[in-house]
Amino acid sequence: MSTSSAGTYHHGDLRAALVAAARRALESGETFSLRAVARDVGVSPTAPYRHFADRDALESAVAAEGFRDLRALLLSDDELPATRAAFLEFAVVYVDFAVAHPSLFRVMFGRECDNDADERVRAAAAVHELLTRSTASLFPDRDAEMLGTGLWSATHGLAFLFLDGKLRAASAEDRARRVRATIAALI
Amino acid sequence: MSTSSAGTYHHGDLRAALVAAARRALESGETFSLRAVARDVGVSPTAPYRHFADRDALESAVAAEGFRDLRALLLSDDELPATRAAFLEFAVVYVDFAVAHPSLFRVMFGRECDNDADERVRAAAAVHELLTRSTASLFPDRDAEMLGTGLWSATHGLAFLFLDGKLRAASAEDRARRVRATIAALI
DNA sequence: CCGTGGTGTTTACACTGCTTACATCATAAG
DNA sequence: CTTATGATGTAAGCAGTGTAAACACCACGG
Repeated sequence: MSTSSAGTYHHGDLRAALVAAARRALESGETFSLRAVARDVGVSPTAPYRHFADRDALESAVAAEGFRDLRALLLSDDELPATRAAFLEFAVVYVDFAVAHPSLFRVMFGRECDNDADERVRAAAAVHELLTRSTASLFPDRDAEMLGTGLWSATHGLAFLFLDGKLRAASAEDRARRVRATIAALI
Repeated sequence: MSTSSAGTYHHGDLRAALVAAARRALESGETFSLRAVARDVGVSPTAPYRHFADRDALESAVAAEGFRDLRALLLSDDELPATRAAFLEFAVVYVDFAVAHPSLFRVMFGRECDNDADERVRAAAAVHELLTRSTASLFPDRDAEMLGTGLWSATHGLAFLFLDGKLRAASAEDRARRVRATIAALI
């Protein structure tokens, strides 16, 4: 095989394959089952337990990947947003991610966070830190911290409200416009 | 029996009992199972299907009850918030509800919304309408709509961030203070 | 008094997460 | 080259779940 990871014994890189399959299932369907994922990868139903203690552990791994992807997306343009306009785009990217990957986003944020899932916690903290740092550098006023968490909360809330259909938009561009306007109204 | 509802045939009011049991399970545990709920009420495992097409249908009923409770809480003090300070308390109540009933809140907002669950959709819309109306009456400026959705989003996002442990508070009063400060920073 | 239809039961099936015991096989020591 | 070893995947099975039929009950209207 030509898997990038150091080829392990039997499968190549089962762990990564399982995460990928779980994520694929999540993105296209609704729920994902350990057995279906194993079947999808072509492996016995209990093989995943060599790599994940739990079904939740696999889910946490998927969530962690989601956090890393989101962070990469937020950082894709350039460095931290230096202007308020750039911060608006930040929010747009955040909401777009949620709408583009609804089930993944729900797994990332909509579940109880098990504090022992280290990988996940660290990946989530990385996103958290990114947002906090960018708002802090943008608004170095007295109540910068509160404004920062407020804008982050607003962005996060916007994502959920669009996901749940409480807010609606005709198109992606329309949605982006509304996100910008909403965040701008708060600044 | 002395159930308030018009006593139906065998059980009194199974539907309400099921919703109550499901909610009880949700509030104290994590997941709830149809069978466990049925067992809890003292009825056969398939009896719920006379009242709910699906497991999701029961969950939607629980969510709807949650929305009604949240709305009642928001309206408990008096009418709509007439001042900005009152609106801050609105946000505090919202976040408190989320933290006090984490699993219920997640069921209300953290799941895909099936648009055919009429009861749930209507109950959610009632809360939505309450928030929109209150912000609209408080901030009748040009971009009132955007400010309204922004504050609602921020409140909603705050609730989730506290739920997920991304934001932490030492006590309920500390949390309330931070919620007030955060929302105030946006106005 | 008896049918009828709403209500709950029985039985059964396919599926899930998970445990325990077992088979395989790449690697490293002899 | 052989062989012990430990990581990796398998086989078999248990308890619990959601769901679908077919069936039993029983308050109510005729």
